[in-house]
Amino acid sequence: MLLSIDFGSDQPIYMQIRNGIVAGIASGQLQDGDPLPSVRTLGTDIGVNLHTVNKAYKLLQSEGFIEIQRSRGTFIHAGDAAKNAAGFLQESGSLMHTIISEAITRNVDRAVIHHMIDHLYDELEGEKS
Amino acid sequence: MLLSIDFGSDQPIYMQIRNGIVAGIASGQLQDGDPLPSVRTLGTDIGVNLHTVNKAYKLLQSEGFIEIQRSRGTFIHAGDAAKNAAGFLQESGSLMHTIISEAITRNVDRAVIHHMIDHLYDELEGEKS
DNA sequence: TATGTGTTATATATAATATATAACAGTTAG
DNA sequence: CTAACTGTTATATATTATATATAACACATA
Repeated sequence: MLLSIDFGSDQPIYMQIRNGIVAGIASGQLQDGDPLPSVRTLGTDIGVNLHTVNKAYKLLQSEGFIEIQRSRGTFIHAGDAAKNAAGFLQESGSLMHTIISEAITRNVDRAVIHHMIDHLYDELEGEKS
Repeated sequence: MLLSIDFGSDQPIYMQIRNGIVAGIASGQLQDGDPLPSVRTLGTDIGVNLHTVNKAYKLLQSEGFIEIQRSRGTFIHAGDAAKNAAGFLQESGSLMHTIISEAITRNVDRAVIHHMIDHLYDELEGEKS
């Protein structure tokens, strides 16, 4: 299963859905043109209301990852995602600042973080055919 | 000023306070034994309720960054922070997974992320005397 | 025509966040 | 000893975010 929801997580369900689909695109499991389950189908599958799925889809659409076609369905359309790289770098830079601050206070060497980054890139990109 | 609050941020105020103090510790601006403002003083300074400051202090205490002495005050005590490095790496690894997923979909090369990491380490550690 | 899309509307419930006010108990400086 | 300052506790209120529930709508398609 592509998506697994942790109902006890501090992270909202619609965000877990969003992140799972982005990870699917990054790893190549989801490619341009691929259809996503309908909001009702996915909602039933993972035990969540259709509006929660819809919220995730709307977010993904606004971020340039998918295309929603009313009455037809929802499809991966990540070709334009790269155009928003600037905005992503700004947001992730702010997140990273918080993470690195804490890393320093916990005596975590930068090499550990670099290794983590490489491992994640390899793990995700490695799944591409 | 060490702390500046963005009231329009999606990030909770008590988290902004927490992150600001962790960044202060990382950069060396706050060192072991240094007193923090009282919950009332800091609250008044940044235009926030004392309970919001107290929530941030309680969180920082639970994370091993500060020591709260009832009736006496609150002080930096980050010596034990390194003991929680394992928990930090697990949490940050999950966050990083989300970030790197999006980076790949936006065609952001890993070198850009590595550079960002180094820049943050240099910026924060560079302020230490 | 029937089914399946996303969409909109309305209502409800819960939890997180933040403020407000007051009082308490212990410390400390005068 | 007193006054001022700590963090703490209690209570109440307000707002927002999250999530669900139910129903209906408009459009596409087999």
